[in-house]
Amino acid sequence: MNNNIYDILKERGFIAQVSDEDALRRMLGGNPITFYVGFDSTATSLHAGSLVPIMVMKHLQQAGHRPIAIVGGGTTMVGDPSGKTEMRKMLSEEAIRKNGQTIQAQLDRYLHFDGKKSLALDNADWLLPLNYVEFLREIGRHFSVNRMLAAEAYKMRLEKGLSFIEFNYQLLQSYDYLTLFQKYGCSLQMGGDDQWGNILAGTDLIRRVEGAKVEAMTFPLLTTASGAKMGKTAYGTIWLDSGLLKPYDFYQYWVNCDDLDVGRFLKLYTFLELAEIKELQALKGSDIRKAKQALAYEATSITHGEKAAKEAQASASTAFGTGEGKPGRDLEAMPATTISRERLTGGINPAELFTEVGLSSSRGEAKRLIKQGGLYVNDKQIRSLNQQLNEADLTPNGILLRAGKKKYHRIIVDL
RNA sequence: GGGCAGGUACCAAAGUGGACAAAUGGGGCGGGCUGUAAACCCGCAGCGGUAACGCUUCGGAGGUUCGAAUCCUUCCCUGCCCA
Repeated sequence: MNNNIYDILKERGFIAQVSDEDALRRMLGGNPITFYVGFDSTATSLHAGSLVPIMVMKHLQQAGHRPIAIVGGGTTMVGDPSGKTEMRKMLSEEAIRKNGQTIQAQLDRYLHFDGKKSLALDNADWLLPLNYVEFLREIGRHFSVNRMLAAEAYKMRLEKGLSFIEFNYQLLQSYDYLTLFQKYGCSLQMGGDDQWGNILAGTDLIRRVEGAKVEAMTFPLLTTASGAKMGKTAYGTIWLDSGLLKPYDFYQYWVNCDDLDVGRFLKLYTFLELAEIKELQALKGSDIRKAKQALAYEATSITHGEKAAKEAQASASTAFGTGEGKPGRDLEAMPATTISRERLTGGINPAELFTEVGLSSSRGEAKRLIKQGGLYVNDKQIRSLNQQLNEADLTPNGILLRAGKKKYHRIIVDL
């Protein structure tokens, strides 16, 4: 009974709300359908938070359905107020366009757009040319302000203030769905659970305008067991772009996840069979690491490819493996800075150097870290504030700086 | 357009002439413990300085004062109520 992709998604924890469960299951179990997910163009790159929609899209694609990924070149111009406490900063048209292009390129790695069986579109294409009055007459009249105001998503904003531009977001997103329905026969829209209202508004609009019934589905908004948003950590955002975040660090993100999250994450972020996941989940105590490594490997492989995943795994096991001591972390993956030999000969204040390479944000902070024993040179703790770095600290690999337990930077000395 | 209440650090929120580089909570960071986890314990907290101390911060710009986050003027922004 579990051949239906809908059941699989459900079992893996991808589904928060659906418009009509039976209808959707029937649809997904039948002939190929076209579905879509919208991505905002607010950031320069996608991050781990977008992985859930991506995974769902891949699942459905593998089941034979046709994905459309919409980049929100038009909607981002307006800004979605749903669930937000404040109005978003206005981005320039130029920035939005660029973000959109990058994001499409990133999505392509997962979905392989070919313009036929898999589409990437930008809603700027149909949203920007709209004529205001015409739009109001044809689309606006279908929306009830009363109903919109009553929506949970706007509640917060009704207390803090909601500008008219944002209030229109829902109309635009609904219009997207309508357009895709008309042009591509798209009959399912998905998105984060905060999008529920917007998505339903779209299905309503299609019913009113076209008299057709289409479906809606949302994903749960995930947080880690400790309550943090997916994809944000102390070390920064977990970008999906290897230029912004090394595959090694991406791998580390998953290995470092909370014990309580492993099972859930395996189901969401890997394609491993549920049976296999069950086994991994059964691990206890420090064996849980194995489950985390499997998670990290699979997730990295999906995003950065098998080769990168293997490399990351290898580096990680050298760095943290069973062996004692501190052999080579991945020197290649480590950020590095080159300094001149003369400078080193003259002696360098460590606080200065750590700050310069970004391991601390100011000299004051660096000094504080030294006092607390949090800075290391070649894995030896810096003990005193007046300790200087010089040629004696130079190793064949340069000089290895470390702040805290996991943040490294390598200094290469120019000859 | 009118009335009222506000704008303080990453967020929330105290402070209403000197003891304020600014309470508290969350978050963050370092150390310890550990399994590259969680929980827990200890510590840190603008920038420069080993320190004494100096410099720059409380929406913006001016002003009063020996002294302003705190008082005055003005501008900008936000919320609530009325139109």
